[in-house]
Amino acid sequence: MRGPTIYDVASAAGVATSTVSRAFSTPSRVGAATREHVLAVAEQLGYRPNPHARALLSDHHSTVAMVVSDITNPHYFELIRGAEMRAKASEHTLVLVNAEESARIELEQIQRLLPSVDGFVLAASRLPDENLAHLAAQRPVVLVSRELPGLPCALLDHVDGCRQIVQHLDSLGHRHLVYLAGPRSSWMASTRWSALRTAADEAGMRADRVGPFTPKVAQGGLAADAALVTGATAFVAHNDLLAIGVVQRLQQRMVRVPADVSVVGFDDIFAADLCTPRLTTLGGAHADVGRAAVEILLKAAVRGTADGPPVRVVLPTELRLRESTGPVA
Amino acid sequence: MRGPTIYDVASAAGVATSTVSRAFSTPSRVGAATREHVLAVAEQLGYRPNPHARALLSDHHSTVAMVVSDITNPHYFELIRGAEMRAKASEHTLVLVNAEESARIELEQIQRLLPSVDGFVLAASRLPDENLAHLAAQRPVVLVSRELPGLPCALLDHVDGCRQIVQHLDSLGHRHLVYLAGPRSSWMASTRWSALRTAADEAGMRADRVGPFTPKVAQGGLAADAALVTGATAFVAHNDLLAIGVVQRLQQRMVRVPADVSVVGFDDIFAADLCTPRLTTLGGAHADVGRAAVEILLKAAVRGTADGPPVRVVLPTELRLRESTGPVA
DNA sequence: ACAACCAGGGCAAGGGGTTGTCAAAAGTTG
DNA sequence: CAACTTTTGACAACCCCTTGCCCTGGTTGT
Repeated sequence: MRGPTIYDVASAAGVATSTVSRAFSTPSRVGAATREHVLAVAEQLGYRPNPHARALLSDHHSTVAMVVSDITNPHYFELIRGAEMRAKASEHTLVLVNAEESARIELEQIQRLLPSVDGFVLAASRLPDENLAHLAAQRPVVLVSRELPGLPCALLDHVDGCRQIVQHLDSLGHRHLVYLAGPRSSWMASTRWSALRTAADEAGMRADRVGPFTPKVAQGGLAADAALVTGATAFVAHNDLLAIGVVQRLQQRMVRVPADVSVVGFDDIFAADLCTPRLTTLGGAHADVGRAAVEILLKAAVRGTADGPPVRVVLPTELRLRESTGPVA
Repeated sequence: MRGPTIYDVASAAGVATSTVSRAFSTPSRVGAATREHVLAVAEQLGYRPNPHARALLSDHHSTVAMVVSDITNPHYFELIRGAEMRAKASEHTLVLVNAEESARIELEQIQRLLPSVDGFVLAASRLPDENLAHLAAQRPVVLVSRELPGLPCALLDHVDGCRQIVQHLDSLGHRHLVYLAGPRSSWMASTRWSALRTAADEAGMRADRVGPFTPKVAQGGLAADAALVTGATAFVAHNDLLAIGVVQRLQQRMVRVPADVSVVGFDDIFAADLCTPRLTTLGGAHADVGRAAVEILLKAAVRGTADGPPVRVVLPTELRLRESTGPVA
């Protein structure tokens, strides 16, 4: 399949190829009448400029890549959706990459795409700081659920969110929580932990941590057992998937939720509102995060790489109170 | 960002650019020693062939597009995941497109990508047959959850699946089912309906249909109410999302599930196993469907468009028995 | 009436690779 | 050692589009 080229249009319209090109990209450099004629001919021929040829010399691709740490996690759906829609709105293509929780794969894929995208949205990147900095020197990069001084990012306000969680638990009479941590290389995991600890300190509440765990349902059993031995009355799981697994294990062990133990998750995935008991979780507009990330990226790709401090979009979180948390016995 | 080119490699290695090119693409046309030397130099320079330049004349892009009717639907996660992994395994990039349940958007996006991908996987395409045929003439196309004579496709065996559903309901004593239909332009919706009807006929069971409905939770209320007036004892919803919405509405109307009414869904999404009551649903290896679809596409892209009849991969389905179905009162 | 301008449009050089053609170098055979 | 066949590698055209530069013909100013 080879569509009509600029040459076909040019000869059909009786002008030079440069005129056709300009009719599209630099309208001011071409007479109004000529321009219209060219456009009409192009339309009639079904001409579409070849993106590769264009990319070849402009290094502009109308494509952004989004790398997610694990596409299996339903939490990313919203993020992906928001990113996809924003990209489409600007007539950009969204390339989706799954890093499978592996820094190596993540880096490999990024290298592969380096010459053919305008920039990267890295969601919960597992890459070490140096790699990120090096990458950012070559292409615009926007971080999601991760921060690095000097790089723009979009994320939910987990510091405030963790405070909400702690306040909620505090008001229910809990004096001891345990954080069921996410992966070691997850920036989000350390952020949540330190925010929880700070908030707990302020409330005079004890905060322990167990883990790290891979944040999947299957790991919930392990996490639940580990958390139980701390004696905490409130379990804060790294995400909803883990929380759901934890609840299942607790039920299996005849520990009542929330009568004996309260459980809180993060992300407010679709299933959090459907499981039993319905899960109290820290939600936020993930789609907006995806949207914002792509937006920042597109802006960065247009103007020169650096002007002013990097953008930092922080969206609010809200604790969705449901049935998995309750007053301490 | 402009990486080293083939020229840099050539001069660094002291050979012609054509030699470098052939060292990569046509090893047999180059001396073993020369080849190794070139490769070493390239590696050392961090050279990566520019995909655009290559695509420009070979019309081969190492990219496949996957169009889904609605990215919001969790059912697609698995499909996307399978497709993404298969594409990656062949060092191809997966471009994700959301058609937002609109044939117009679907077509627009496809046009946009036409010159830059090797082919399309169309999941639950809402496009009319003519469009599909026309598209297939330009690029390899693989259908998912849809069939069209002449085009390859990958799908789950819903005919058998519907038979399983009917047999299951029959064995529970149900004599009257109603299908809560999906969108009018959905091939899957008509397929399921006709398969259900056939199976019901064979079992001497009455089968009604209501709808069409947009297969989302929010539409469940409407669907449930419509289904109730048919007097059927078994509701077969177009997908799990709709089924979940239906169950919620039934509970709200004090109709007990499954004591008063049995509900069956399709897809076996993650949440189906978590909601209350847990949903009986027709499952299948969706990831494998995605994998198969990309695999077919890749093969089709290599050899000439047409040789032999189009591949048709049908994967088995299995009814996941859970709590939303029970014996008729 | 003529110089100075300017808008509109054409020419041609890339941008990074691939590939058909061809000549030089190397190896074979008698 | 001449005549001939195989490798190897170099040249250059081409893929499609963008863009700097130049040329033309028409305006404007004095």
